[in-house]
Amino acid sequence: MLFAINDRDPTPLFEQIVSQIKGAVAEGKLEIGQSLPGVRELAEGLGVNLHTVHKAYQRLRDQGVIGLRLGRRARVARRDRPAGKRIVNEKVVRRLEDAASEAAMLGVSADEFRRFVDAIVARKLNGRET
Amino acid sequence: MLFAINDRDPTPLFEQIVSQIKGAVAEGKLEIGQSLPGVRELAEGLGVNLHTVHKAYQRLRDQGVIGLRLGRRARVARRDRPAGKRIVNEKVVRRLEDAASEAAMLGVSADEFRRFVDAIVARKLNGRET
Amino acid sequence: MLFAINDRDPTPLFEQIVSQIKGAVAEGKLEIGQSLPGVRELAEGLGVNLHTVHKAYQRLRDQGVIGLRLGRRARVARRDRPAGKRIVNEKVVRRLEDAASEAAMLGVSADEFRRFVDAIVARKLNGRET
Amino acid sequence: MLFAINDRDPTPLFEQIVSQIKGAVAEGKLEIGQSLPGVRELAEGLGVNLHTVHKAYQRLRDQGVIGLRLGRRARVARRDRPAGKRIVNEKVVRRLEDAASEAAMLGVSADEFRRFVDAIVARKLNGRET
DNA sequence: GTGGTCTAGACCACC
DNA sequence: GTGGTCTAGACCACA
Repeated sequence: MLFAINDRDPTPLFEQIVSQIKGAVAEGKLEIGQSLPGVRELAEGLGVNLHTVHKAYQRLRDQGVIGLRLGRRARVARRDRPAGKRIVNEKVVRRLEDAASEAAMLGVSADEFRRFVDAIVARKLNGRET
Repeated sequence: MLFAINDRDPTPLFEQIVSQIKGAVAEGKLEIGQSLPGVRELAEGLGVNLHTVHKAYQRLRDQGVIGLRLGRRARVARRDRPAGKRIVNEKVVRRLEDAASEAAMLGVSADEFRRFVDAIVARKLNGRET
Repeated sequence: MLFAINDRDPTPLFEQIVSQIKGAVAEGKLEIGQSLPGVRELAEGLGVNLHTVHKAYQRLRDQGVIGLRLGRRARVARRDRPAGKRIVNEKVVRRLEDAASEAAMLGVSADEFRRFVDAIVARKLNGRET
Repeated sequence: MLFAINDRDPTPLFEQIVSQIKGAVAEGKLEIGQSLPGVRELAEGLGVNLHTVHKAYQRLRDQGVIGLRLGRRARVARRDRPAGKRIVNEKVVRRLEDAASEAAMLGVSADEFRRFVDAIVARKLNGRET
C-alpha cells in the first residue's frame, strides 16, 4: 500500500489521506488518469472507517484533484488550483514560527535549522509547482 | 499590548496565545524572569475569556516556557536542560515536519516554503551560536 | 464502574481521575489499545462535570498515557520510548521525593512510610523485570 | 541559612517553610527551646514576602511545633500531635501510588523502586518518631 | 490581586 | 456519537 495513517499525528484522518494522495499526485507516483483504490478497499487497507475515506475523496474532488463518477473508480484529474493563498500561508507560517520558536528556545542555530529544513523539503515538498 | 488575536484564523484562540508568547520569549522580547500580564488582564486586553488565557498559560507551563505559582504572576522560566542534542533536534524536526506536511497538504511549493523559512529565520534565529 | 471520586479528599477532582486511570493502566486493569469511557459517560458515572473529566483526559494525553482523536474514543496508548534509564529514574525519583516531602510535612514516620511502600509495591510492581 | 525555597516545586511557599522547620526539629538541628529567626529576617533570607513566613509560623504554632509570644522570638516547643491520621495517610498513599504507577509504566522493577525509596527515606525521613 | 478548580451550557468538527 | 473550544460565573487558596 502506498498510503499509511499516522496515529500519533493529531491531524484528522481524512486530511492525512487527502494530503498523501495530493502528495503522490504531485510527486508523480500517481499519474493523470490513473485510477485510485476503491473506497472500501482503501478503508480496509488503512484500518479506518469507510466514511473517512469517502470524505477524503469528496474533498479531493472538491479541490479538483480527482474525478468521481458514480459506479466508476476515482481517477486522477488534470490540474489543481491555488486556493485562498492568504489563509494558506498564514497556517504554514504559523507552524514554521512555532518550529523556529522551539529552535530558538532550545539553542538550535540558524544553520542547523536550515539544514533541517533542507532535508525535510527534499523529502516532502519536491516536485511541486510554484 | 504585545499580543493580538486573529479571529479569522481557525487556530484555537488559546493556541494563538501560546504561539505568540513562545515567539516573544524566543525573540527575546520577553526575558527570563520577566512577569507576564495577569490572566484577567491579558484576557481583557485580547477580548477573550479569562479561561482561554488560563488554558494557554497552563499549556506554556507544561512545556516549561513559563513558571506559575498560585498567588504570583506568571514568569518566564529559565531554560534549564539542553537535554542532549538528540532530543532537541527531534523536537525541532518534528515541528518542521508538521509545517512541511501542512504546506504539502495546502499545495505550497518548495520555493515558497523556503522563502517563509528565510523570513522567519532572519527574525527569530539570527546571531545564535551553533 | 472502575473509578470513584473521594469528595473528602482535597486533591482536585481531575487529578484524582488522572491518578486512578494511570493506576489502572499501570496495574494492567486497562490494557494497551483498550478504549476508555466517553467523557460524558465517565462524568455522569463519577458525578462530576463533563469538563472535569475532559481536563483529566487532556492531562493524560499530555503525559502520553492515552491517545485522543477527535470523534474517536480515548484509548490507552502504547508506551514507546523507554527513554533511557537516566530520565526514567529521574521521573520516578522526583515523584517519590514528592511523596516523602508530603510525608515529612505531615509527620509520617519512616516506618509508616515504608509500610505504605510495601503495600503499594505488592499491588503494582510485582512480577516486573529488572 | 538552614532553609531554602525550591521554586520548581509547586508546593506553596509557606508549606515548604513549614515542612523544613518541622524537618529541622525532627532531625534535631533545631532543639527544644531554641529560638527561630525573626519573621522579617527569615523572609529576607529566603527571598519571600514577610506575610508568607508569618503564615508558616502561625501554622507551626497551630500544630504545636513552635511557641509564639508577642514581642519575643519564636521558640521550638515540646511535642507534636498525630493530627487526623486518616486523611494524612490518604495524601501520602496517593502520592506513592502515583510514583508506583509511573514506575510500572516506565518499566522500573520493584527492586529498583525499593532502592529509590531507601535512599529517599534516609535523606528525608530519618529521625522521625512513629 | 493572583492563579486554580468546578460547574454549566453552547457550538463545532470529526467519525 | 465522539472529543475540542469558548464563554460565563462562582468560589477557593495563596501571596
